[in-house]
Amino acid sequence: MTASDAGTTAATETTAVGAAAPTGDGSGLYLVDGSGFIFRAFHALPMLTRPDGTPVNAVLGFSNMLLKLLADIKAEAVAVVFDSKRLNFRNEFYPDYKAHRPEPPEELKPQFALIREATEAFCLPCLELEGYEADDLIATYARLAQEAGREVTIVSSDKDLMQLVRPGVGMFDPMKNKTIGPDEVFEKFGVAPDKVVDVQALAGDSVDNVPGVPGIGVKTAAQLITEYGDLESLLANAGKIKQPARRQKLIDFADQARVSRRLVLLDDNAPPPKPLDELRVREPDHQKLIDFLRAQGFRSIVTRVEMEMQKDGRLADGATFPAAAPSASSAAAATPAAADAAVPPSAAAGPEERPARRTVLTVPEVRYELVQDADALRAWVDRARETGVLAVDTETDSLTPATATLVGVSLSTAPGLACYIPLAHVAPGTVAGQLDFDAPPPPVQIPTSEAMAILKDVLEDPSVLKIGHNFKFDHQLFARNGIRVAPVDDSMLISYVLEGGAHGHGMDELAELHLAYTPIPFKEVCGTGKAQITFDRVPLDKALAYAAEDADVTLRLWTLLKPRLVDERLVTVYETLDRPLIPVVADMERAGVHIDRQALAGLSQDLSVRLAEIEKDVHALAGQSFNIGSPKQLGEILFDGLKLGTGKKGKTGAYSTDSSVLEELAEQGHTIAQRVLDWRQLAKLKSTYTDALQEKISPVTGRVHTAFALAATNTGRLSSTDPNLQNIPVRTEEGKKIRRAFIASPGHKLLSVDYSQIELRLVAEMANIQALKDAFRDGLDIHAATAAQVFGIPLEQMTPDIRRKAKAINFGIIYGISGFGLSRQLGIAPGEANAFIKAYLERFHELKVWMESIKTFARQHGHVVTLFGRRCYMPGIQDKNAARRAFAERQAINAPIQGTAADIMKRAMNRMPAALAAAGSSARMLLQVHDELLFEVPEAEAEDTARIVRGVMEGAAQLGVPLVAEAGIGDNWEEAH
DNA sequence: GGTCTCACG
DNA sequence: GACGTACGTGAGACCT
Repeated sequence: MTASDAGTTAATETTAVGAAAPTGDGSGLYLVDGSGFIFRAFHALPMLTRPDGTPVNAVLGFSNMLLKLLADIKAEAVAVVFDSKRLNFRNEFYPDYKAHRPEPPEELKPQFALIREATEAFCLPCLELEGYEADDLIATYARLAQEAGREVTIVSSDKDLMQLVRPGVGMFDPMKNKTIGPDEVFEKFGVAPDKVVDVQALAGDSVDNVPGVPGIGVKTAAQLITEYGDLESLLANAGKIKQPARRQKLIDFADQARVSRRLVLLDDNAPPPKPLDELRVREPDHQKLIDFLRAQGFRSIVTRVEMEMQKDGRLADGATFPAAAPSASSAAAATPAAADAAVPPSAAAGPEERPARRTVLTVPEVRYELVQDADALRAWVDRARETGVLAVDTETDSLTPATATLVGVSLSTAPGLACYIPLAHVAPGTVAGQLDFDAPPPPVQIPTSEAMAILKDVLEDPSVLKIGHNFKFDHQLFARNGIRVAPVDDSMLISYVLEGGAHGHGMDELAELHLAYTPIPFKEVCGTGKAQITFDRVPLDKALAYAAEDADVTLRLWTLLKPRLVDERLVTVYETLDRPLIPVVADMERAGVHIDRQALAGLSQDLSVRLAEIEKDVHALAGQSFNIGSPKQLGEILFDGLKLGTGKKGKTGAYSTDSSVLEELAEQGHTIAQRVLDWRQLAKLKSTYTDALQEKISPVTGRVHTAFALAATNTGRLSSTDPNLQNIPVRTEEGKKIRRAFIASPGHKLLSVDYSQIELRLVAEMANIQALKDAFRDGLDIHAATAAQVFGIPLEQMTPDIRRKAKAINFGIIYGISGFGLSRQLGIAPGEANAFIKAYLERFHELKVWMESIKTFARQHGHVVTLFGRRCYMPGIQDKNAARRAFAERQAINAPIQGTAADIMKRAMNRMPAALAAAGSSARMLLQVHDELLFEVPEAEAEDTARIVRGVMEGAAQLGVPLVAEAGIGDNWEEAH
């Protein structure tokens, strides 16, 4: 099992298993969009030249793709379609069509002819026709083939071809390795394929210079077409559109929309340059193909083709993984072919396939070795010493590293060169936890202890940099085996520092993004759901392919991303904030926290009884039995059945029943609403906390081990999962009982230290608000002080209600204030809230300036920056939709504040272990809750440790406002907090 | 798998 | 002039 994604939000799986499985009946026709492919391959692959200097990266991508396609679809027909050089019929009625297209890059130009040569070398027909684009020919042949009863697959990712998708005509994107069917088209355009041209006619396309209707994008277009059926009906009914601006645009630009539709509509009546019947499979002329490939310097492909020829004389599947047979660890033989070593493996991968076939054909440039004896492992260690870098990945039987069993380790010392060392594999098919004396013996493996002894030297060698993806996971596993890995680099954290907020940072997602490569999905190796197996049951050949690839990809990502830290001035953020956190947080997770199981079980029991009572009451009040936990049923009972007001419906048409709605009803005297609120609170506590937490107690350590995600949030905060220990109840009396179940080990105390008002202090600091800074320096009650200043009331006359209002505004500032939000929070009229904000901004005029400057910066750069230089990307800041843009603007205000607080906390955490050690404290840091740290400390050391921790936290940043940290000590978390 | 609701900072 | 709203998270239950 891998943990590569564990630190981030789950990466979307782009590859559906079994996608694009060819029909294989021999009648299918594959129409390859040659022109489209050239551009995409050119931009996706690194530059590569022939010995004579001719650029060939797109040619290699194209050749790989064809090879893959031919191997996969066997005896079916493939034709490659190209644009003609000249203008086409569209320019006759719209001269500007594609007028803005820049000239192709110089490195691409010579590759056009080479790609036609490549097609011929593969003995595949080239289709092109003057006056027509490739897309028109594809449309034409798709129609002809379909009329002849043949299935058609269009190999392209061009959205302009999506209009052709229909029963019998599919698309396949060879670079993303993804089929495009009606669902994918709908995802892209918001309508079925047959309505795509209508949407495009409205939305236009700046790349092709299709004008469309100004102000209408794909989203709006899809909505309009869905409502009115098609373009003509929409234009005929344009007068009925509610939004005045939109109505006028549709009337003014009706003809432009019609022209746009003609531009995007493909002509499926082109005169076919070759008869359909000629598009059959032809036996490739291997010698011709080899000559061509050799002339380009594609040594590794040539080898593959030759191997296939020796085998059975034609391109076929069934090849075996080259490294699956343990090779002696001769480094020379393992060096990838120089000519195309820079190409990511299978950048031109074809359709999804069985694991056994993801082999020579898709991963041509790699040498993966299975290491089963100590000498072979030592050779890898030696190689790491030579290179000074070593990518490392561990495989385990669970995602909880504090308790998981180490199943194997993979290493990589150079791109394409990796190994897998199985350690705890059993014979495939072995049933877990069952004694079976007839079971086959486990495979040959180095004993874990011996392997660890060999690895320890290099993993702790200060001159060898260890690289991982989400290395915190691996760090824990090695720590449990007595190895403190250092120094380490983490490709996930580097990506997070470079592009946090722009996308996820799981390995698969980054491989797609940066390497145009789809790693073997975990589920392809271990299955999914009930049939899922643990990694120790995976056969070694599959384990090798998967695990070695992870180390390989990690190293490739690191090679690509690490230099950017310097280029983009982000080294300090990475080196001082995120990288040092790896061992610190790994140790926290490994420590875990002690939980009183009996206390939780007692609470669960108690809650069960009370929930049953409340449920009876609610059913009686409703006059019928129903599921209180179903918002849908509850809404219908309250508003349709009991008619307690009209109820407000959300966008899904369901009644809203959230606490604000129920509280309002309760205030009107409806007992049932209050009872439902009570039920909700208790049900939440029971299911999320008292029940779930008990199950998270590890049988191995007797403690609960959360996972802190280091690369998940948009602001630099950590998050906590499985279980989330950053949202343990604290506000209500019932909730506090749960917190009391978090206890110290015998002889120990829990110590909780939290920053006081850190975010508001940072607002004062960053916006340089003199009055606020003074108030903090004077140690005043900050909410009372702001109330006094904003409302002009002397502190002596302060009332709790006025202070409450000031507090709400202070919070609002941090959130990127809006009158609406504040009015809702305080239950006052929006006008009144706006007046408060106005008064606040007048009193603290520096704030307004600061907020404007942040928004301007965000608009210009697409990101904001914390005090310590961390970037937070906000993609929505340029959004055309005003609401989404406003949202992004509030994020832009909040992110530097929240993010700087997170940076400061990270600085404190990073300094903590050394500070504790220097003071002789044996306290262990257990949890971080954004502005709070929780420690477990021997009773006798508690007071001293509290002082040390406060000192580290308060000294974590030197600002114009003081940082204040407050400590509490107790037998349980509630007491300490 | 999406939506709603709610626990925390 | 319309839009949809306080920022950041994760988990469980329901429902399709």
